[in-house]
Amino acid sequence: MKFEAVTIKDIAKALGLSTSTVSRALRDSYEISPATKKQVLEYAAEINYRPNPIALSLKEKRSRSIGVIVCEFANSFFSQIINGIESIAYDKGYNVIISQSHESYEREVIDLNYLASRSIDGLLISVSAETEDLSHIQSLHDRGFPIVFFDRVAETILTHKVIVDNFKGGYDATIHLIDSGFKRIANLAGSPFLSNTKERFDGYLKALEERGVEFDQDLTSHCLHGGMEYEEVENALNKFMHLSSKPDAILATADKVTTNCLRYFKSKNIKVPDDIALLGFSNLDLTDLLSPSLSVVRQPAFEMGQIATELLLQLIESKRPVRDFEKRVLPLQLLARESSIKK
Amino acid sequence: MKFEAVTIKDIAKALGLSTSTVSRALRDSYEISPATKKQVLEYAAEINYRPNPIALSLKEKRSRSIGVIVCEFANSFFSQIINGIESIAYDKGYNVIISQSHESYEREVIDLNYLASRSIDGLLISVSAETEDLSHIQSLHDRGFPIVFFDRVAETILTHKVIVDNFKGGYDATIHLIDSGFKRIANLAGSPFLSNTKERFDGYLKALEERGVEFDQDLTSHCLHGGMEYEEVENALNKFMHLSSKPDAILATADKVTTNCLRYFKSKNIKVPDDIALLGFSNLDLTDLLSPSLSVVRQPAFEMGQIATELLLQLIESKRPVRDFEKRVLPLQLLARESSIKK
DNA sequence: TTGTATGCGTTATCAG
DNA sequence: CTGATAACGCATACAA
Repeated sequence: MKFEAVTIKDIAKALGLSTSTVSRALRDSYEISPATKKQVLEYAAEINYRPNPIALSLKEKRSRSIGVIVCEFANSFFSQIINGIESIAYDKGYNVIISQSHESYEREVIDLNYLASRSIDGLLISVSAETEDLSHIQSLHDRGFPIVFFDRVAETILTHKVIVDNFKGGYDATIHLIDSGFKRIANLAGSPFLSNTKERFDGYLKALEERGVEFDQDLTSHCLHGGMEYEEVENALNKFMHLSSKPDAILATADKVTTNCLRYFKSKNIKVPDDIALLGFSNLDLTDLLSPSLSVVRQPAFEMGQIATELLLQLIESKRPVRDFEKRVLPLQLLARESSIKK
Repeated sequence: MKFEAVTIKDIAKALGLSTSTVSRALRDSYEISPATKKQVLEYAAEINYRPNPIALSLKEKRSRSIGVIVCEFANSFFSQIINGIESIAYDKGYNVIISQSHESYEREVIDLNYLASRSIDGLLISVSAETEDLSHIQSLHDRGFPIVFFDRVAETILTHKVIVDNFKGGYDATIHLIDSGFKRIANLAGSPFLSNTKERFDGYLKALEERGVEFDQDLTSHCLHGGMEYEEVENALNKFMHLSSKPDAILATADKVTTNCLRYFKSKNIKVPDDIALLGFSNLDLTDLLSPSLSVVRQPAFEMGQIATELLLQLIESKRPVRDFEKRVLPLQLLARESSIKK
């Protein structure tokens, strides 16, 4: 009782034709007589014939599917991106295979090897928070494999990148807090390995400088795993809250950091925004519900997925040389709510 | 500058060997001399050879990957299940290909066809809320393809199923509400096509009966899309709230329904649990944050994914005949909080 | 208009 | 110990 698929050969045998005739009839080739075509198509439909894409891939050296690696698709930001990716890919007849790195470098390497070992035509990747060594991606790129980065990019690898304006995001958020009357703004950031983190931080610094607010090293902390682990956020916030001169606002520059901040405040019974203001990067649908007074920096995730996919398909279909790669920078959206207006 | 993979042939040519020798050396066959082995392995490592899984699949008629179809992986419940699936699958050397139906019957059929034709060795599926006609799955099953259902199962298709004890979940939740002093308990359910829904509802009925609480048809409503669309929930709740005799508690028997209930109450400024009690099915990590006083029915998602995968791999590797299929029923967990204790 | 032969990358089955 | 050949399912150049 094993599952046996029906092949062109079966059709050929049943109809007393050759496999090539059947193949051509199925592809509606002009060289086949209408009568034969009809016969073949009808029989194929009857026995529910489906071409074997594995055989096709082997022959055509392409699978019409693209691989995606993200840290975690339970994360709203990434699931929105994936929806964007799928919207374009399906439209163009490509399938999408998704892997999660769970922010683990090791897992990322495994995923990459599986995907890249030729079952996919190209790769969309947002590197894990842990990833420092990029040689696994670099070597693939060196061999001419189409890769597009999104959100978390590897600056040193020269291919298309789709990112948000992280600098401006950090800058705008900080300016907003300062102009709302906050003076001691702590910066709680994600993984130190990600360029995103650095750029957002630079925006923060620039804003402080521009408004003449003194920078305090004690008001800065990183979360190695991008805030995935609650303890990272807890430790950082504990540090802040025990300073002799506590912060009056927190800028959380990564999605997971933001929700874990809320969790911390809830558990410590610290009220946002009464006891402390919080402005966080987040793409969670539920931020309104979580804390209606939380100001939020939101990223154009769906659009990001779409653009990255378009670029990748261009690479795959070689409508462009790989060399003149692009860096698309999308704007972020600051949704200010009462939280960050000092009374 | 096209991406060209290195094959066994390349190695053979470079080393002046035959492809079969190289193949055997790579697989560490006993018939190959240590010297040749060493030579081949070293060269393979040097040029970073990776076997082409497409060719392997074609030859072996198996891909060592399994397909998964869920409605939405942004949904915590399903992402937890997928983590359970991956934990087992990776362990046993299988890869996992995930598709989302977005609760659309049409999308489910497309996904199914893609996966099945892409030579996955087996399928794990939780049917979409919209799915009524099961013939696409039935025909695959009829042809002997290994399928295991989880969570949302098709009763008529005779294969392994992994579910939770929905009846008991509905029953326990209702009993808890009644025993906490609530009298008019509305039941807001998910898709009417899912057996889950019916079972949870039956549990609700049974509890009412057992405690001698009268059943009121007006206190019952369904969400066709499983609560995915906010409007469905909104309409249902509007109906409830405009009854001459309003409910004093709501039992939300689907994840999305639960969060959309919270959204509704927030938007209408109705306080839980002061104005109305809410007890919901939910696997969201953030339920505590969303509403710390919300009692919750939680499903053992990770475990469910693991069990389903184990059963599927047994089917695939034919350690069991397909006929004596199992129905594994896992217990649900009721996390009661202050919400559902009437003052 | 249809059939035959070949190759995609790999391994298994024969021969040597 | 190693090499040649066939086969997996399909499409296509070439023959007929």
